Amino acid sequence: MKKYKLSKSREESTPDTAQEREGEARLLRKPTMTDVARLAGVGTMTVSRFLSGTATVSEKTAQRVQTAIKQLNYRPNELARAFRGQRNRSIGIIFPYLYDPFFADCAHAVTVVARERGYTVLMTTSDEEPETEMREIELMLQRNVDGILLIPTHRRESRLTRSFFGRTPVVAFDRPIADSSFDAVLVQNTAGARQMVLHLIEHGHKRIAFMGINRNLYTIHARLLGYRRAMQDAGLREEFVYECDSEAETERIMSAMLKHEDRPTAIVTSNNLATRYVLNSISHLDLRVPEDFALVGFDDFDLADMIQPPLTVIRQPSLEMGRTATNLLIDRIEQGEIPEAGNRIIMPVEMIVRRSCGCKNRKAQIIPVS
Amino acid sequence: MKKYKLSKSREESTPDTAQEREGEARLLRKPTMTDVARLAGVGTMTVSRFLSGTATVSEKTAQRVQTAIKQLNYRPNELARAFRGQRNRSIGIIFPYLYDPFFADCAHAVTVVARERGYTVLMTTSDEEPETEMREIELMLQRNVDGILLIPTHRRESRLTRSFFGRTPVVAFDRPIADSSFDAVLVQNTAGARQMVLHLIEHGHKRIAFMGINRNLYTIHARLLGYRRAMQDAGLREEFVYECDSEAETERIMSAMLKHEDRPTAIVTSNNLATRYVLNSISHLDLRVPEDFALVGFDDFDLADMIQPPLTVIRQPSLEMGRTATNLLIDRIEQGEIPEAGNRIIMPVEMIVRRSCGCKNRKAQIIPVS
DNA sequence: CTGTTAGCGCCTTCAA
DNA sequence: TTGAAGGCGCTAACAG
Repeated sequence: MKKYKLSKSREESTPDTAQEREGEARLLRKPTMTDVARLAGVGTMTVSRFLSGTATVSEKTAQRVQTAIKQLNYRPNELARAFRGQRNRSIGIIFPYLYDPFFADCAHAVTVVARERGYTVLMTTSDEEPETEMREIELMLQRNVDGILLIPTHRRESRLTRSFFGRTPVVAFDRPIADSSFDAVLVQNTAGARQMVLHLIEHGHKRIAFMGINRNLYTIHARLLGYRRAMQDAGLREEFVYECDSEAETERIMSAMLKHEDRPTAIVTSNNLATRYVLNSISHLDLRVPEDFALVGFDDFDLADMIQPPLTVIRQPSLEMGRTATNLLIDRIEQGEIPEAGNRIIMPVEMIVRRSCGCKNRKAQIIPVS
Repeated sequence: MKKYKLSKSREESTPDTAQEREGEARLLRKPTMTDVARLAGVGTMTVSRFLSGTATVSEKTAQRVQTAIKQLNYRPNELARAFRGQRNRSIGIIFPYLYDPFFADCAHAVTVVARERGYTVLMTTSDEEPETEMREIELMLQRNVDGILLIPTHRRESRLTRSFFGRTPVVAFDRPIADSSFDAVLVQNTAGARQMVLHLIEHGHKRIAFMGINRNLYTIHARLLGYRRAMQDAGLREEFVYECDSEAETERIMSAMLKHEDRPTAIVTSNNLATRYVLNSISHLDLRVPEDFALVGFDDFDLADMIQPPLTVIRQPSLEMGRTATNLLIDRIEQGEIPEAGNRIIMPVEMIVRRSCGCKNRKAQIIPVS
């Protein structure tokens, strides 16, 4: 019998029969391919080939290997595989936060597609902190993920360059990366925001407020642009543009607005969070929608049709976006070459007209945005 | 100069100066510790020690290593570290789905705590499919995660045993695993549900319906139990227990209920999803709350206070649960021993009394559940 | 304080 | 069809 050197973790005396060895190995540590090979009386390569199917293994040998695997309850060590080869079959994704239903939907879609295509997902959050984001990216690169899906926190983070990522494919999600060599999956932010305003103008509103949050976020900025464009095209003044960074701040802004002589008669919000704040203030200040303010929000959410009045919104195809971005990333990984210039995929949004805008529909109407 | 064997990926001729080597390495492949050591003119162990701080390195040498690292833009290969050592500094977590705000909140908390404690999170979803769940668990074990956080899909999945997981710590989350050797972080499902019913009984309701979903889910089952207990204690009949598996199904159930001679006057829902369905039906059938039906839901959600009337709910501490479970799991990992019997941590819920139950509060009242 | 050796589990390469 | 050797990048253990 061949000599078998014991490492520290295998300090028991070597039993003589395969049976005993099996029992022991099971208790002490995870069985390895070598264990399987020994038990089956073959070389490790035979086991490897059996598992990967890269070469034919004789019926009889296959049988033996199979049995040994079962007996030992052997599972190939993915870590060792990943370590050895280039491909890891894993992708990393960094969300600002997951408690926003939009991102939660995206995250769900990512896990589904990744599973379909045989990839594992390393997921984390940045809390919109550039430093956290950078650290998490570094960590993922150090873990040799095959690709990264990133919702970049700042509009102009100069450290996010191609050379920083080396040969690791990156797809920007929801917000682009300044360096245009990256792929990006975005939505019609500007067109969507423009549509919200146009709709309110059709209702006869002339003084329309834009409730944003942090303007450094690409999406907010792009939506503000849409608002501006619509207002300008209609010859209206854009005098009511606010940043609602908290519930308290929003309530202050709304109270102030109310006292304004020529106060706005309609509000558009820049995203779920802003919508949340505004709805909250509306409730606290006992305002009626759409009588006191007409309201249109960017981002649909689960119960938007259940609040009173049902909220008119711009809907982003969150699941679809997650799917598209993940597929794009994995395509890039598998085709193996980094493109000179990234693709920019702009996904369509649609307006769901309910009643907060002043419409009287009993049922929601869906209007595509162009 | 020492000979240096080139693998396939390093097919260029070896340049002679460190400078040249550096430029080349940067382009062709990730620099390794050996590269750093060579450039700094030291052994790999010195670099390793410098990085980990396990032993003192002379000022001068440290300086040289530091410079080399910078020059090569070297990043330690976490995969190799994980592969070599036992610790991987990663945990796996499997959610049924992420689009439920409850799970999304939990997921967020998990990523935050994991980051704080220096762990990477592999996250995936099972869509409540036991087979998918098993496959994903296997995958995580094969990737040698240090621990697993699991929201088990079925109440009695017999394959989830200690021996299946080997020495990998597992914490069951939101729902326990049948095998009681696992730790579990749960909430007061039964007490919470009981409280919902008690409150409605205080409002004078006698015929109260329970709207569940799939009864194989532990949480739904436990909440049904609470409902039963409260009804029985009050001497009431539990004749209206339903499974609302879809919007359509729920609407059918609700219509039927309406026609019932002694129809229920109040409804409790078993979770976010059921609440969603019921609210939907209420809207479609043009019912008023609480006049036609009083309503209390299990699970708070972001805009529960914004719908009309504001919804009275049982709130689960989702972020807190995610934090607790992650900390518990990492504690287990770091203490290194698998307990004989798992801890069962039951987190408190509270009732947030708004107006759908029939109360007239202007502001929400929070009532602890015991 | 620093370097050498060896090996983690797997698979590529080469040889039989 | 099968096996042996070697190395991926890192660090524990043991020298110097």
